[in-house]
Amino acid sequence: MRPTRRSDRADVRRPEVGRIAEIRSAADTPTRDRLLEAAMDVFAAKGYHAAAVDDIVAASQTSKGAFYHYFSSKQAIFVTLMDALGALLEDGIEAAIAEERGALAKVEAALGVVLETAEARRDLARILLIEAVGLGPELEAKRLGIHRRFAGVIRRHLERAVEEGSIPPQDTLLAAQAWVGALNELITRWLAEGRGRLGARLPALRGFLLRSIGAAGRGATRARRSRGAAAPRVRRNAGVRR
Amino acid sequence: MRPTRRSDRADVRRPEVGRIAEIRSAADTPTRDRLLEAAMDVFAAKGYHAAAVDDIVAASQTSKGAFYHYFSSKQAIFVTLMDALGALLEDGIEAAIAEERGALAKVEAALGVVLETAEARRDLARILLIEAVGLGPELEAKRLGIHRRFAGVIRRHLERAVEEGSIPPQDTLLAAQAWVGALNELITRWLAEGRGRLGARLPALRGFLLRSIGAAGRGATRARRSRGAAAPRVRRNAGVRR
Amino acid sequence: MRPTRRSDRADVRRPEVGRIAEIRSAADTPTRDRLLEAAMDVFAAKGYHAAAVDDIVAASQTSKGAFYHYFSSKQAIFVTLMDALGALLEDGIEAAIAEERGALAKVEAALGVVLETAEARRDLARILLIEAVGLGPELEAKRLGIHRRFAGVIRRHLERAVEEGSIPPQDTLLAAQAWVGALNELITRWLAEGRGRLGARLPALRGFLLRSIGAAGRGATRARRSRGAAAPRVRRNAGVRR
Amino acid sequence: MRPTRRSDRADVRRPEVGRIAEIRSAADTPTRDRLLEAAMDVFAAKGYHAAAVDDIVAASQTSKGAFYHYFSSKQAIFVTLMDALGALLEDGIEAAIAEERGALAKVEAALGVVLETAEARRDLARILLIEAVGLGPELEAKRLGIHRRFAGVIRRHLERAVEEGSIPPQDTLLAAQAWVGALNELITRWLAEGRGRLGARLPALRGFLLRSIGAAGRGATRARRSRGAAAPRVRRNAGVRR
DNA sequence: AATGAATGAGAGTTCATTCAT
DNA sequence: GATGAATGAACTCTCATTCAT
Repeated sequence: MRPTRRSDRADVRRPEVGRIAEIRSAADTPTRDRLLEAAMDVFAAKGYHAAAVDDIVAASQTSKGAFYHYFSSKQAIFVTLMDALGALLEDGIEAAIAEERGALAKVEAALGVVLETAEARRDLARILLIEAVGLGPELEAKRLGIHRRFAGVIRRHLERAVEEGSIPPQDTLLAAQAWVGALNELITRWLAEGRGRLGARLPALRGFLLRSIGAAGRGATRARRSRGAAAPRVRRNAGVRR
Repeated sequence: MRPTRRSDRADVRRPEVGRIAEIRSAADTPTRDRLLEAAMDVFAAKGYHAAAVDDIVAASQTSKGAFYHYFSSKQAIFVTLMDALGALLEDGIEAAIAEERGALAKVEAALGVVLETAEARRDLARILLIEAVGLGPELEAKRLGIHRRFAGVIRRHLERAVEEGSIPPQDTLLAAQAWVGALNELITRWLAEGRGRLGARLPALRGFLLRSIGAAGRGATRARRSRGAAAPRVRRNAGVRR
Repeated sequence: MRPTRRSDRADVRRPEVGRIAEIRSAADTPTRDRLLEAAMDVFAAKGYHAAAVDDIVAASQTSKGAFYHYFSSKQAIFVTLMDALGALLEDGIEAAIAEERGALAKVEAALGVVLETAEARRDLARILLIEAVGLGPELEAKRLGIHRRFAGVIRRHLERAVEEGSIPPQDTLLAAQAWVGALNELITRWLAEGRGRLGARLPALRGFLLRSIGAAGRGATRARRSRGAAAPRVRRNAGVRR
Repeated sequence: MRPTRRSDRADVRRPEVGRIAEIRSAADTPTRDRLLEAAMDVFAAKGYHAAAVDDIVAASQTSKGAFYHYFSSKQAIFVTLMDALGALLEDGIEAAIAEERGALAKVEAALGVVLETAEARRDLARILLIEAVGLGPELEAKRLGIHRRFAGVIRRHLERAVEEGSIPPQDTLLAAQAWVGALNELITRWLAEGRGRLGARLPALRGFLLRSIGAAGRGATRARRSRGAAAPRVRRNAGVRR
């Protein structure tokens, strides 16, 4: 009944925020990009409900009309943002994983990327881990989908590790979910407490998690990871245009 | 900011919802209790923001006036509810822990109670794990406090386990937080997926968590726990009046 | 899901605007009455769409909250108003009819009351005949219902007139509808042209309509009607204001 | 008020919609024609206010820019449409009248054309009789102008009928207005009720109206009219599409 | 002639909260 | 203690209109 809007393409151009956006011509759809950036800032700063569409419009220097031209609703821009941020994280993980050989090393690398990304992009972490929670069935489903995808990556490599004989046979689904939960909790607390380096907890966490899957002491990737820490995969507060 | 009312005892711990309430004369402050029950139902069903004070008033068969007589704001009743539900959970944990001797056994017992409680009281789980997230600094602090208290209990007994020599020395703070996160994730997914028995995952989870602290294979409390499962500590959907 | 509102009782207290309201304690629901009065003024002055809820609120010296406390929507207050005005008109007609004996005289009396009422209450006429048109299926149905009821009264008495032998057998349904349409057209034009006395056209109209049903020259009620004109049944701009 | 554009020829009478459009090269101003057609459909389907310019643009497969190139505003296209549809009706009436000799026969022919046209073109009827009502002074004036023109035609021939001696002297202005109103009411109800043949009521209506002007039983044109019914002057749903 | 991105005033509605009774 | 009418700020969303291309 209402004319279709050309936005809300949940699939399309997934990472409008993040790396790929850095590469693509930044002038592609500048208004839409500005809105997404502003939305990220505002949602991270005030939370979903306290963020008014007017706030986003003001922060983006565009207009209400532009907002609703590109996004059919406040929820729609939030979903788009979740997708973009989730994709940004996943891309980082995939890249880190690709650099490693062994299944365990891959899984450790993923772990490191998550902490690095959270530390470099508090806004991303806050939006995905805190502000996206409890927003109703639709957004909850989206959020769980992201968790599920991330846990899926971990699980896949845990399965390989079992095949490789690096770790004993086990319930890798549960292990992957538990890892995700552990990361979630650590990052959430770090966000709330607002001090200290999140990366500082990586070694202890790595030990804990490797132990949990029966791989204690076998972590052969330590050297590599510390390199990673020195040259983080996601620049601080980078990745969204600029 | 707003004139304080005698009803906003944020500290409470008065578990007006839960066990003790079952014991105390149910007619004590029936209006207040009705409001809290209704609030629990409504918040669990619709979430914090979608739940209108009018909804709670309607569900409680009381009045707006009564609501604001007992609670200074919507947020206040939510905090009271969080406190009550957190206390209910903690009470269950303390009781379970008291029944066990060894530090490790205590920690396992706590674990079991959490899953049992979540299963028996979806509303409680939903409110504490989902609906209480992302409601702003004040409520976030409250939520983290509950997490912290729970993690504190676990940590305390992990420390004892180290002293006892049951597990090697380690970063017990991180372990406790990671445990909390793992539980959170498992329960949250179970809530969303809505099917299956949560308790069914307990054995695998126990193995996973014990391994994570270097206690693999030492779990001597298996027999006990199964008893616990047969006589759950929290009755399904019990504890909040009705 | 939403608590029922005690207003929007389409049936109840039908003529809150008009005669009965004059009789009932005026302090009954003063806010609601003020809103209805204001709505009548504003709708008559600006039309349905151009009338903002804010206008009604401002004119009524109440508040948006009060508005939505008593009426679930802008459309709802308009419907209530249509009902009230329709009832006011009907009451006038019934009263006039009751005073006459012969079927034809009754029908003529009804005719007179309509013109009198329109002249005394331009706002009523404007709302029922102009502003209520083209507002969508729901309101259109309501509007037609009022027309139908009015035509029904006329038809009933035309049937009696046929039985009495005052007029020849004929399609009284069509005649009644045509009369309603003729009145509608005359009043609508008078509203638009804004000058002249509507009542001045009554004699010609009466002749025309009586002729149309084959009753030419038999109008025995002329004397009476002129009395009616001298003591109008509806006071100018009375009945809702007070 | 707003800079005049060359497309707002409010006078028009250019029946871009309707017969003449069928004759003129259909490719003359195809965009404008498409817009008018779409506007007719959309206004008839949703009503003036619910019809968004975007709807018209979408239905016409053109663009917002094209819309405002040809019409200065939403109201302007509606006025153009009213003019076109009014002209279409008038043309039909004039043609029918031209075929008759006697004044009364002419007037009866006009009557028949109106019912035929309404039946063949519900959209036209809906727009002129329902959706055009209550749209503010400007459009109200336009609407009354159309009514007045139509009533004028009837009146003129009633006057002739008086001169001819076919009917007694009378207030032909009032009679003409009443006729218009009666037709309006009948068609409006038929539109709302959506069933039955409008033409079926023509005989009764003709009798009623002839009686009303004192011409009962004199209708000499019955034979002719039935011809007309067999070969309707306006093809069903024709005249605007193509 | 034609496009559609952009504008922004303004709409209806919600709802936490107050307060006279 | 309890009621519910009343308040009004704030919200999301719509849509006629403009204008650079």
